[in-house]
Amino acid sequence: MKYVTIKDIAAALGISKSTVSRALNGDVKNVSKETLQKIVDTAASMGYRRNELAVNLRAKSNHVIGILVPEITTPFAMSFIASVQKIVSAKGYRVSIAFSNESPETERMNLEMFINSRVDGILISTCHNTANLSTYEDILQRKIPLVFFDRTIAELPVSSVRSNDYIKSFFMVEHLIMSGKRKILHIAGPNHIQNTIERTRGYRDALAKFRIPFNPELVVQCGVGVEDGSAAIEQAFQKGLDFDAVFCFTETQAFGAKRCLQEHGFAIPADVAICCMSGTILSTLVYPQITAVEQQVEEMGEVATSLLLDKINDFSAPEQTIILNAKMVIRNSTVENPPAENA
Amino acid sequence: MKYVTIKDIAAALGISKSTVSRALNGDVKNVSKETLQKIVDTAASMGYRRNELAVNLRAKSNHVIGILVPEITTPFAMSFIASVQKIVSAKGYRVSIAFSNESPETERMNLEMFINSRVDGILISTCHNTANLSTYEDILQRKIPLVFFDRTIAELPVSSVRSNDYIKSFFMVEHLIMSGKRKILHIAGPNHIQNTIERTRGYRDALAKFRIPFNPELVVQCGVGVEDGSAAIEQAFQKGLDFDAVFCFTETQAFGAKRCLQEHGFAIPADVAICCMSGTILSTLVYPQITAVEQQVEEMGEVATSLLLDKINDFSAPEQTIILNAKMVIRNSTVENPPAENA
DNA sequence: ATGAAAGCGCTAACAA
DNA sequence: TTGTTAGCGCTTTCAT
Repeated sequence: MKYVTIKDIAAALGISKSTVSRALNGDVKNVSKETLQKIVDTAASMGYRRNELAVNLRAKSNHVIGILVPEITTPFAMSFIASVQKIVSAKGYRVSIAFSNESPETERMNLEMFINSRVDGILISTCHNTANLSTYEDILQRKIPLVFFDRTIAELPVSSVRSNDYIKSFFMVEHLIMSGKRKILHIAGPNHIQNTIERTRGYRDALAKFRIPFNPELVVQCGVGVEDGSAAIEQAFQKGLDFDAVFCFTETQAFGAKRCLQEHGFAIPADVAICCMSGTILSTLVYPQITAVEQQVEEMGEVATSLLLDKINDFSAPEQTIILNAKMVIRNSTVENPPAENA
Repeated sequence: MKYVTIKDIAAALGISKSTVSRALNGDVKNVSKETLQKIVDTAASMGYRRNELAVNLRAKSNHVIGILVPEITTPFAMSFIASVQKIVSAKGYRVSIAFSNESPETERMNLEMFINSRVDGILISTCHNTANLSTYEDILQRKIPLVFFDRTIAELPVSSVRSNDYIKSFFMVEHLIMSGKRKILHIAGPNHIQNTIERTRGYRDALAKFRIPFNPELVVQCGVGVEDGSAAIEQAFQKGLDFDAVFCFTETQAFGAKRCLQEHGFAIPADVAICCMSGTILSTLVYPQITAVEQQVEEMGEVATSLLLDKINDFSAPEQTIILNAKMVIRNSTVENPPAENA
């Protein structure tokens, strides 16, 4: 027999299912010491394994947290997942991971899978600003706890946690300018990602602070992948644009940009500096050529998880928007107090 | 109401649950066209979502593949998971991810969680050679399909897929020697990991081929983490060991070794070269200072998954041990034919 | 302290 | 074509 059930144990001992169930759940008050011991022993010897499926069906809960991310290959996603996993596993939840692969349809499919499998809560970093609004609404109507992280949607009255894109972006560009760069190419994200706007605003305001005229030609909007970053640089060369630095929307774009620039024989950062947001501890360690703002991913994971667990415990918990802004690291220099927001 | 059930739909339409169930499963043969349409429509308008929990309890299957890895922060683990996820999600399975964190107890706990939640199959990269043998046996007795990958256990007659550690290791060390290094420090893995033995054998044989005497002092056995790698180097300095290259067991050790060496003012790879196995595409791209053998992670994921799916379809499918040996990449030079195994 | 019975939501014989 | 019934494995009143 593949799995033994409480029924089997009950039969073996000539007692009722209920008593077995109680004993196995450590109900000391309602089972005599001897029977309890007897049950626990035979359960062990028969190789009993509680069927979570049945428990969950009854409890109408899966003890699973769904995490939905646009991609899984960057250290950012990994660290976030690891951070969440660490916390919730201690509370008896498992995590189920899905990728949208930057496609709203895939995102929706996976969300529906989450709903169908009755996850207890969902953490999501969206791939599109508007495409799946109705699905989010659906989730909320079903009272499934939902928390957005990193790529959030401002219009939605839902708990979310993200970093201050504007100020970090501003600071990155300021950093480039202060290291002598003036012609900064900005590889921006697509319009359907909220963060794009804030980061581009940071870019513009930093230029303004140093009275560098804004040149729209130096802003290239494209996808967020490695190839997009590479193509953006290639395209800049085709157009004959002159630039001494590149400010990318994503890490992945930065990888592509770096690759393309190096193929063209540029030294980094001597000839062209590259910088990006979403730099994790790992990537700052790892890509010394690319200047990056360290995201406090672990903290983001902790905050998002705590928000979610709150909602799981009490769905009427207030919706909160938390913007992480505490600490930024550029290369090896730690900056505790980011520059003021007023340009 | 949070979720509507087939019972609700049946009641709303004044028909029986079974018909609703049939219709919702697209049983065209046994439901009239009109009722089917009617049912599908009201299901949609009522916001019906199939309760997988119930379906799974009945089907005694979760449609979940459990993946258990020692850690999740390296690109290796990530790419593997992503590769598996891509394949199985197309077949209607989800993946559930757990980490052993290099601890046998955690590994066992997570395996039991997998058993309890009735996963359809398990992919595991072990953290210890012998510690959990009884748990693996248990899983096999329960006829839960199990496939080992990367960190496999030779003694167990269970399907597994790994790369040829010996030959890759041999090749890496040969590569170091041919680039002029002679005093090669080997940061080995712990004895309880199978792969350690093969890799160290490759190290010794490569030395032998070039008639470089084997110096046991130059082999440091330690854990597989970043800090272990760093500590190993530190310790080598303390001992006053002289070395011009470091051959690490894991990528993570290599990161630590690199950090420590750089803190001591060494240029890499000019002063001291570092190389490691388990280098993924990403890490070779990313750590140009560290020479690495590219693992064909994606292929490993594909092979392991296919082995597992075979077992899921037919548990009596033959156990296979597959050793990936096709292609190795060092930096940017591709070597299609690794050197012969005879030293 | 223990047992009987109902039910979580769904599917699949078997009947009609 | 549709309905009735039983049951997946478990928990939990309600009796005893």
